Amino acid sequence: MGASSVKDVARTAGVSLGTVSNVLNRPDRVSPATRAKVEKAMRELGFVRNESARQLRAGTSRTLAYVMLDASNPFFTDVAQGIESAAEAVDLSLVLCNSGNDQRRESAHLALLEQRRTQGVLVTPIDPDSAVLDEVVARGTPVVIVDRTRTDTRFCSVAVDDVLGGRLAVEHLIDRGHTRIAYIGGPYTLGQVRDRLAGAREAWAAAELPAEDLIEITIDGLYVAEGLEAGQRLAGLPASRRPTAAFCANDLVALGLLQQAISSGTRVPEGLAIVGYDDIVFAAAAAVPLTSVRQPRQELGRAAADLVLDEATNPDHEHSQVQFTPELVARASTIT
Amino acid sequence: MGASSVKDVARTAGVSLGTVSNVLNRPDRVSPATRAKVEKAMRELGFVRNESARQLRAGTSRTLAYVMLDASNPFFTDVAQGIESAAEAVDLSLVLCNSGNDQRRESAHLALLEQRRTQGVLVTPIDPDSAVLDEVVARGTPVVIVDRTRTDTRFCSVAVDDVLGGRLAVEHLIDRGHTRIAYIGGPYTLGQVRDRLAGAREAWAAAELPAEDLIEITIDGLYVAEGLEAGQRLAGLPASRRPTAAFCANDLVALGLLQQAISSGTRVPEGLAIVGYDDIVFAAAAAVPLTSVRQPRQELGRAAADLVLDEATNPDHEHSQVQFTPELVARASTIT
DNA sequence: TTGTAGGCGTTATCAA
DNA sequence: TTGATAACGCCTACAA
Repeated sequence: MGASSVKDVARTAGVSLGTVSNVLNRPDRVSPATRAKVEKAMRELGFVRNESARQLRAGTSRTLAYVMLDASNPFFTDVAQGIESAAEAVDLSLVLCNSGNDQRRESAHLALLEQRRTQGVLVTPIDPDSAVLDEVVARGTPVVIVDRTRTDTRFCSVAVDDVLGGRLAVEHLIDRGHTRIAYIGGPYTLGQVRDRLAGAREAWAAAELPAEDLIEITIDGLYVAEGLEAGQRLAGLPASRRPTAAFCANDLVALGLLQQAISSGTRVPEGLAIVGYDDIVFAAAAAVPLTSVRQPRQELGRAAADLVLDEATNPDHEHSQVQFTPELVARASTIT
Repeated sequence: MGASSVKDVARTAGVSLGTVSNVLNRPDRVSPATRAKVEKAMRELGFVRNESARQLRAGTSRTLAYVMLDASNPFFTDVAQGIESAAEAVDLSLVLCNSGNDQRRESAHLALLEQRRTQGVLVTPIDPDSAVLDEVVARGTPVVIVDRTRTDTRFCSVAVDDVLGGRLAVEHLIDRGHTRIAYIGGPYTLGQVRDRLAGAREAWAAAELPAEDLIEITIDGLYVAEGLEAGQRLAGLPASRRPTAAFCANDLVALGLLQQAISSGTRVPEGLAIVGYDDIVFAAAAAVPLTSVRQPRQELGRAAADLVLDEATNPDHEHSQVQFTPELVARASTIT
């Protein structure tokens, strides 16, 4: 058991191998009686199609894969959901891989996906400009970059305008009357961290506010713990330099900051207004609901899936860089 | 390109097919010169091993899979991380599938994993007693049930003692002086929802408190939105019946409840104490840090991976039902 | 409608 | 050390 093949089924059913295959693939060409016999044999033997053999013959698989940067960030699981819905629509299955911000694991996953002849690979890479990605494509696996952009245009990518997002966040704070704010993000190897800051600066400059009043707090990663720690650094600033608002590079950081602020007795937003980024489900559910820059997460995933499918099936495919527009969702963390 | 085989490599390198295979699998048996030639040809052709063919020949794959119940619940991504670390240790790769609480998708994933001859499948099933699981095992794929238990012992499973967890939560509330509390959970088709309530009742009975003061609020699923809604129902109760504390079946629900309480002006824990379950990262990071029953998430995953590996490789494997012990983590949502 | 043969890419065995 | 060959399980022509 566990290892019976069409041949075995044919033998027990007393038919030829071709007939079994027909039952599997073109049931209409088989007489109901034989079909019943064959199906009975399959059940008895616990027959399971061997996908490797099918694929070997077909040359291609029926699965898509998404290599996530951080499976524990709800943002990425929402993106994955969008991908899944698109994949389901065309009857492909989706496999999730998690690189967990580890270059080695990312490479290992990509290598295996190539070897499996995965139809298409979506990836939020640690480094979107990494040569590894070029090699994968050069060897024939369609790759679409999700929530990141490359400096060149040799890939399809789907991203959100992070400069605009940064601008929206800071314009909102300026509108609320803030004239000294912090930008909390890092590491600066991340494109989004840079872009969101760039947007913040644009808004700041447009309002003719002095550059030194946009204070950069650099952290080591976009995690809750880093936000907590940043809050302590903020609290340590002399009152004259202490910002009245903070724009965090993502919601995890913002939630950490929020927690630190409240637990140290700072009222939000009166003592410190906070804007996050991503609008994950926990942002709205925070005890002081978080103002955040929303990215169309599911759409992001869907669009990426569509692109990779086009790349995989359309010979005239041309790379395109899709950019979505973020949107500010104002909540209690900035509005009294 | 994208489709060159060992044969092609052999041709371009001017060696035999067997030599190429040796370069791949037993490089020491090949002279450095030929090896270099072959490797050069591989690079030129963009050769990628065909995993399907390998697997067809080998009869078995080098991957484990985890079929998650809800990829957007951080609890399950943490479990997945535990599995991944165990898989990595034995050089297996892990693929994640998400059933998203959908029976059809769960079945589809399981079917595909069988067809791929996946070494072992871990699953948090929608219905642990479903016959589908028996069939998968009967056909030869090792299956371990994660964070659920079955009524029979024909499976390995890894779970946490939910009755104890429920008891711990409610004992804690009783210790804090509460004599009227709510249990918020549902649907009751979920074993954990039932077990945690059972534990709650045990504690309640042991303290000789009247059964009617343990109020059950039934919700449709363990999501943030349901917690919010439950909060409104709680607020709607006449003051004489309104509980002073709530034990929620998981943290998502607790976070929703917390948000509703605070936004409606109820102080936590003074007006309403809250205990959650799972101790996800957002529990500690909530603006009122949440008291929660911690499950050893990563260990859960690791143990499950170990069991499935044993089942896959050890002919003398015997099923075992591992049960972990939960632990109460007291935080500000219950402690003044 | 049913049966037969060839080949997908890889690996291991055996012979040179 | 290298080269030829068979086999893994499936599917699709093609022949009966």
